[in-house]
Amino acid sequence: MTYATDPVQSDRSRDALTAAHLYYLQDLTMEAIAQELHTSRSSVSRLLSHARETGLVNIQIKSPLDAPSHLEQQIEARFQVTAHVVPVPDSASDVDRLERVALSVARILGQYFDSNMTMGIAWGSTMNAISRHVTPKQTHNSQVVQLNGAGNMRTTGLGYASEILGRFGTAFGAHVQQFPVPAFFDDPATKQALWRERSISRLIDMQATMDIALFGLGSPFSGVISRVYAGGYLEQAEFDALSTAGVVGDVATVFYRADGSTDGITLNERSTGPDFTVLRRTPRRICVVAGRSKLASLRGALAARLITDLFVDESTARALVEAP
Amino acid sequence: MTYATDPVQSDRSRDALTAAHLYYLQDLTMEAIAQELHTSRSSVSRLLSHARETGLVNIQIKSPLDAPSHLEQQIEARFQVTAHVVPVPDSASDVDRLERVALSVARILGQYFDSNMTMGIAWGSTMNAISRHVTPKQTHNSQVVQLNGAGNMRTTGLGYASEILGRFGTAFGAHVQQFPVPAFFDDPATKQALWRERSISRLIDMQATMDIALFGLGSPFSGVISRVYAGGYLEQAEFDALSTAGVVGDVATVFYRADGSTDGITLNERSTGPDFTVLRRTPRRICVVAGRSKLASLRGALAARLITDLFVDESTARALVEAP
DNA sequence: CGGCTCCTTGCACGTATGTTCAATCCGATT
DNA sequence: AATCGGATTGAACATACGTGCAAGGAGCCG
Repeated sequence: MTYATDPVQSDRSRDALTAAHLYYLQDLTMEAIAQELHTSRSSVSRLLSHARETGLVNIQIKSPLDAPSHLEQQIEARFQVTAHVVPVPDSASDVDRLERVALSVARILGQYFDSNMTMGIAWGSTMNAISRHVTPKQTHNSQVVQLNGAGNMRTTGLGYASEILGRFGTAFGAHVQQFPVPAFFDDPATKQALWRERSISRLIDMQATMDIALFGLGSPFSGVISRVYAGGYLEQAEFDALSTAGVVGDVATVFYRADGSTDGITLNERSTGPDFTVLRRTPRRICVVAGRSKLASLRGALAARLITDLFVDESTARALVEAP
Repeated sequence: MTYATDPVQSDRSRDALTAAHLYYLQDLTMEAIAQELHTSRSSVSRLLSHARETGLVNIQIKSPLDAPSHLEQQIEARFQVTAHVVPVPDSASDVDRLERVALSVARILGQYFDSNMTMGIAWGSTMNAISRHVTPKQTHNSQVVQLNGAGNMRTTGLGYASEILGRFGTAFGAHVQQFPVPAFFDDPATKQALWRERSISRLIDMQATMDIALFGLGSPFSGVISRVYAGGYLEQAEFDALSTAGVVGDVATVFYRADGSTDGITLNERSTGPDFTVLRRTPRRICVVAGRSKLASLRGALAARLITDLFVDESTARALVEAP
């Protein structure tokens, strides 16, 4: 092996690969694998972890297509979205709920994203949780593009959002396209102007032609406050305006009402997220929701037809299919 | 759940599915899953086994495409086939070797076979070993068709071959097409006649249009005697004739020489396996080889261009790429 | 209704696996 | 050459897991 392909991790990865072969395809015990590889059992355990973490081993669960759960069928019938209900015990806390849904999504994501694709991603606590667990999958010529700005009066937002972006990017070996603008402009005219800049319009174009959008939901007026409202992005006056306008939630800092409408919500004109008419052209729009506090927001997003694929925890799913 | 889809195993499979979710997608411990499912940890362990065995959980190893092993690259370069080298320690016995290669193939097979496809399969010790381990995968409207007859002077062969066929069939939920003829006719004319029968020609047509062929190799003149030669299929005189004709192996009881040629091997006119010119039209032709005793036979099969995908144990692979 | 078998369950045990820790190796820096 | 920090290793320990077994059910005859 004097001319290995990747001098750095080639050895380790090659061992991990054979170990995975022996373990998952031939049912050998780690002890036995250790002997074949002339190393200790602990090292084999570590090799296998490594293999799983780097996406060398791919474990997927396949609903034998005939059997989406009862809940999933109901959701699909009523809202025309593909539903994935994540089993979570009713007793779980909201943080648990988020963590577990995020973990599931992170593991499945690779089945949707592939080479030559562009994925738009939002930011926020949901996206953050997912990003911390994405299972890597090597792709070529693919892009990860930020959907909305993350700056505010305190920071440029480049740290937080780009950390999330970056994790997706490295997991998929994709180019990362950051969106270096605030979440909301002070003056709509600035947005208009900037949108005409070639550097920015390039990004807007990518968003318009992306293959997948991945986002959580904001829910301004319910128990757990989304990052957008806690992080100093909005002033009290703006917040109140949303309230009087009847807003129930947002996707990438673009707001909507319970019936999915957005007309007359002036804040949207200053927001940097993609307009819903644009977003709706994206073939696959994956929405991740955890916790019943986001129920109203979810109903709105469904009404707005923003979602094609929904990941949701079990009890929220149950609540969703109960009377309006 | 009053109107479950499959009343029989619906409950068990549904539990197995959630258990798999919780275990593989959320990294819960079996103990924790047991609590959520209100059962004992042992039952969860069994549920998960069930999930794996029934193909509900799909574990696959992905060469990060850039890194096929050195050996695999060499084989691909020299013989224009996709190679899968199965790691097996050099110290392993030939039965071990076969068993381990077969296990690997059985686990991977589902990645090649899908709905609306037809797979032709041979019989013999290799195929038998594979059949005993195939991981199920549900498909629709797919067919498994026997490539060559299995009858001989002692039995109709329906038992042994159909057992193998059956295992593939049930694993994939495919229709099984048996081939109720002897391995070799006594008189070539009988074969010609029978081939014109509609019941048989229907089968021949299916073979001609199959999407995948799966077969092992026979090697008449080397250490381990293949089933064809041990099972009473050939008389001593026929065996000698093969020897003088320079035969080194067979695929589905059709024989070839070291250079891949078949002309003038009269036994082939009485054989029931598919003619190589027909076989070569099959888009994917998967050959499984274990043990260096099949090396000559493998070289011949490669020369005859019978193989598009090769599964082979490591040490045989090494021997293959060494001088002619 | 009883007795029969076959299947499923939870317990208990032994084995397999994950993880911590101290020792060691390696490469970089001085 | 010497020293340092970080990464890797195997031993030991603590868990987690698979499986034989006896007990309990569910169906099926007699």
